[in-house]
Amino acid sequence: MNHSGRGWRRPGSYHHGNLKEALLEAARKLIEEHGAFGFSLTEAARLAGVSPAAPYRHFKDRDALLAEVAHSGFDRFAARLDAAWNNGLPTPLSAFENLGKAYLAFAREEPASYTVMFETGLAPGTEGERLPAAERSFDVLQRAAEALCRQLPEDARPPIKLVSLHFWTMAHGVATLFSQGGRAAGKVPMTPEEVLESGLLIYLKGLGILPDEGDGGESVSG
Amino acid sequence: MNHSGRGWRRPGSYHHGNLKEALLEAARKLIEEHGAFGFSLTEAARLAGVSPAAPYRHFKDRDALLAEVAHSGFDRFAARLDAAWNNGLPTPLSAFENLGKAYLAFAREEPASYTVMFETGLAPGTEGERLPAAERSFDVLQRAAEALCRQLPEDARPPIKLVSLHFWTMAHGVATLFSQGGRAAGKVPMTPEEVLESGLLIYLKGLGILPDEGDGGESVSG
DNA sequence: TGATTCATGTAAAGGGCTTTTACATCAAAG
DNA sequence: CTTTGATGTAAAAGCCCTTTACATGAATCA
Repeated sequence: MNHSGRGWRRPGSYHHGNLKEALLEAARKLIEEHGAFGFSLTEAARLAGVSPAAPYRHFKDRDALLAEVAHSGFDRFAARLDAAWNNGLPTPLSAFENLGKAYLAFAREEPASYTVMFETGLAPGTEGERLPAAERSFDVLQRAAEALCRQLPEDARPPIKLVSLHFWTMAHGVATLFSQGGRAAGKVPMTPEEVLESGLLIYLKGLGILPDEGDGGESVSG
Repeated sequence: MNHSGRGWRRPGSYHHGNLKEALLEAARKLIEEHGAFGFSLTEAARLAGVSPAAPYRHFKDRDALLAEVAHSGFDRFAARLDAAWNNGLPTPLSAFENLGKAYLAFAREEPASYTVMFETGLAPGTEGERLPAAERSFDVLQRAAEALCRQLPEDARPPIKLVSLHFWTMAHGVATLFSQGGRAAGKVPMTPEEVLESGLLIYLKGLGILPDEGDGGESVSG
């Protein structure tokens, strides 16, 4: 159990001790630095201090490693969104704001994971099998949409899946447009959080969930 | 001038005649089929019927070819958005709906271009220089936001750049979430166009640009 | 204790990709 | 007709992906 704990190899030992996690960590670091294109299995192995063939004891091939980056990313993503939503407490609206912030925080703190999860087309496994953690992530958005829409009279409620898709759309749009390189950065003197929150408040007003002249309106002008 | 016109080499001729465009076309086709990862310069050359070294007469390196895919993509993207917006005619709202449809139509018809434009981190040239065509694309959204916001009393208008960023955010989010493989497809029985339009109508209602009980409300429920 | 087994890592090799360099071809200009 | 410049080829170096045969060592079992 003499694991090095942060992905580095025990010096003077034939076996690494924690290679799988070390490779995932190296992959995330390399993707952050050189983009999703500039990732090489050999270089990840070099970072972990092993030969180019060693990764094949833990991953079928290069794509399998990236798929695992996506998979484990979705695990943390779902957990984080779920914790932020916190069952809609203390109020659905404040929980919803926390949810949006958590979404963007994950995209900023794990840009490599987020990229591989959403932008590479590798996430759904080698053969279109769904990722349960990805479903769980979407479910959090859906529960939030449901709780918010419950504030509307029953006959005025739009389809929950549609509303949650709108949420996802906005969060994902802000996350990617502001991500590294920031095609949107510099276009507006606001943080991604402010852009997302203002957009969501306007949207909720449009749904009739927020009053026309709430604090939402002021935070929009500010 | 015996160009083959669609990227294929003249048979029995040493020179290709239209290699640069043929390579761009091959790149888009390969990216569509195998994802942005599975693109190889050698295979593009093979598709065009030339040797692996030939592309270097037209592009500095592999990334330069991809950057050109992004660049030419933004050119067509901006032109298409501009034509759809049509100076806000006949009405800002109908022109705006056309704009949204044109955005999604481009993303669907040129998925490879769209991917390289927004998802690879290669678009802004090798060295952070801005793409004028990318600016022009955003400008169309901004002009639309301005025209729509002009319908509000002056002291109730949110910042134009923020609104156009919200537009971009929603359009980009829908475009990518529904793109190939369709992580969002199957979650909701609607087309991307319906998801985007309904989201934008709700948003515009939230801004006060649309009445609370317009045809927008009905199209949301439907 | 000592041999065996199994997971894990290495070395070497084949094949593909990227890129450079020297050379080949051909159309157009002089 | 010759020259020239643009465009394409061949060959080679270097890197990466992946497989195969072999090496190491920790845990198991007699």
